[in-house]
Amino acid sequence: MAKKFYITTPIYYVNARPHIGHAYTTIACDTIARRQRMLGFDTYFLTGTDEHGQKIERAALAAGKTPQQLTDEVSAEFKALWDRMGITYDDYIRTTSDRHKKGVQELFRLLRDKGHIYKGTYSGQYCIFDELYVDVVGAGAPCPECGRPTETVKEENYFFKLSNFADKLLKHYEEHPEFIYPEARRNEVIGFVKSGLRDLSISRSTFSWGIPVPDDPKHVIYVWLDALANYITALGYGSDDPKLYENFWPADVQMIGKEIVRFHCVYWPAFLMAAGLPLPKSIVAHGWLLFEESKMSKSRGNIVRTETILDVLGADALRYFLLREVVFGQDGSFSFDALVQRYNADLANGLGNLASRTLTMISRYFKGEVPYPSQAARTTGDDAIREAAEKAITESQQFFSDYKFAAALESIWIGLIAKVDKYIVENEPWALGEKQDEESRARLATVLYTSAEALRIATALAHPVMPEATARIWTQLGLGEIKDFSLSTVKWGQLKLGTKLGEVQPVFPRADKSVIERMQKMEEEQRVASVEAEVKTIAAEPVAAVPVAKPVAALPDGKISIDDFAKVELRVGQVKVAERVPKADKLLRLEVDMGTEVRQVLAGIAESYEPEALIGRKVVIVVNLAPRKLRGLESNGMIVAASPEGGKAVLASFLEDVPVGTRLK
RNA sequence: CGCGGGGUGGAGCAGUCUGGUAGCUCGUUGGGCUCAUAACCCAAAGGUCGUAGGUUCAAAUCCUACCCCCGCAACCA
Repeated sequence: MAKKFYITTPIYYVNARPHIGHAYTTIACDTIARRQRMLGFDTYFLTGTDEHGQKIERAALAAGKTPQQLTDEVSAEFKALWDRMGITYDDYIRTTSDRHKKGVQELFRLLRDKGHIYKGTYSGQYCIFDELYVDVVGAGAPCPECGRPTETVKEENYFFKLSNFADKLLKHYEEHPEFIYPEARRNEVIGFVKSGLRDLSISRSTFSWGIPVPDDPKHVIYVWLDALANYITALGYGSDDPKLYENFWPADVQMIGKEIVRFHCVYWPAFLMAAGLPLPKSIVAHGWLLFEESKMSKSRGNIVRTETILDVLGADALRYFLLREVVFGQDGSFSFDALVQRYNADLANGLGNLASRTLTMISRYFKGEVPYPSQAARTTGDDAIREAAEKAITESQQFFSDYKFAAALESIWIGLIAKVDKYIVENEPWALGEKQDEESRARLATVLYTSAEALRIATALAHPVMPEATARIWTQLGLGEIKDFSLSTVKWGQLKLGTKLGEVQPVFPRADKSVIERMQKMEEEQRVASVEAEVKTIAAEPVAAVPVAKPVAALPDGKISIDDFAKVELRVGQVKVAERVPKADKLLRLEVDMGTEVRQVLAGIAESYEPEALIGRKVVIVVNLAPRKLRGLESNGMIVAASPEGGKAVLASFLEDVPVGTRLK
């Protein structure tokens, strides 16, 4: 029976459209999956989408759709992207599918029957964005995770006895150091568990977009319990046909981003332990992809779409770049400049050029048939290439196994490809080609065979990372379908005498500077085009979280009506008192005379203005903003200021004198 | 004492766990070659490994203190 291998991506939450961060995770998994297949493992690769929860329910409402419509659309976008990129997933699970719902309910029943679930009452603050109960006090208090205002809820819930599992989890981490990778994340998790675990609320009754709790349908199952279960429900856990589950569970690798480590390394194994099911063998967390040094986020508008890169340079270029450039596990940075530079240096000038020069010479000097190396004409230089190839095989395989993609690729490129380039220059096959004597012909045959064989090995080793381009080189080498090639038996000397080359064509055409500009322009256009979609997403968040300065926008082109504007009451006020708020870097407490009253307003401008400089100054205040507590003090209104990105805030003011209380319109 | 990441030639980074000639890519300068996608090869310049102490025969690496930068949160209504 073939050795089996099961790998999963996280299932992507459909509140965001797919971007390069999702692609990064998926590419890493696809590379691992392809490599395992090439090594002869019976491999199963799962991805999918996570579609339940209040956030989705609200986003759908705001967009005038049913939740199912919204999730159908976004899930299809993810799937289409993976298909376009040639991701070799074996299954695509959606948490709104019947097979998943059944499995989750089955798991819930099992946990309940085994006594790990009890009913309790929760009252306190809830963060919709994070779908989490949070430990803060007061209506609208900001969420400790994300800073968005929380909502006060009181509900009867089902609780999971997570507190019973702390010791078992710690024991598991201890006995299975490979359970969490990399080590920094493992330490983090151990620290978290050691600090104590509280029981986890695993149902909600305040909204309905979720999987009903068995026998108590007014509750829906907590999204994380729902989502995590996908890894087994996709295999048929809890269904009539659990064959895949029996074959593939436990997973060998569950790849995640570092932001969801806690869910996968604490809650998930605890659920499984409680259910008496085996735990995954390893949870592998990668870092974040930053865009030109700053975190990608919707509000910064710097999310990079994958499609642009696919259109211009192709999926393989992106795959290579991400795996070569980013140290796996750490945060990495993406930029179009770096992408193109890598592409040119390593792919066009490196692998592509090596293929081109080697194959061209074989075509020219040996009529397109691989010549056989002559033992008599062999030199230590030839042997050195063979040794380099053998070393590249062992090294890169080891690095790939350890998730050290960058090091693995480096060992192929620097350890082998660069050496072959050097070898070719040293041996001057073009000069040998001029001569017709037997010795020169034998030497030429040896040099070209050695180069072609090294190229073949580099190509095979790189195949999991760049499936498409390497397949083309393979064909040009006259070797047929690369996917039939077994990586576990790769070794020097498998290239056969007389192999007839395919047509030689550039695999990685050089990219010039205009390529960067083209990609940037495409992104810019996309940003403009997506304003509408973004507006909907913003509107879906709790209203209080939307700064009034940013219009809540309703009209399709992103503009608001005069009526919308009239809702905002702006008036001139005069600062009477200004002082720093203790222990706050940014916050000033102001008392502002509005003419009819004096209000307390808090403003985040302490880094821009000294309090003394503000006294007596006339400012613009948003009068009818809902009050909000900041740092324990109530803020009644908002001060209007220009806030350049990264710069200091500048208060709105008037050149002429204006009476206090005057309305702006 | 909020949490985390980082400070290594001009740029970007590896190396730090497991001390022992400071490495890679890009860039710069000079040279070579012409098979190849203006590519490839060679050589050179360029680093007190954030600072100060300590441990050691030996420190980028271990220990202590400090400085600086970047996220995130507290506080941007």
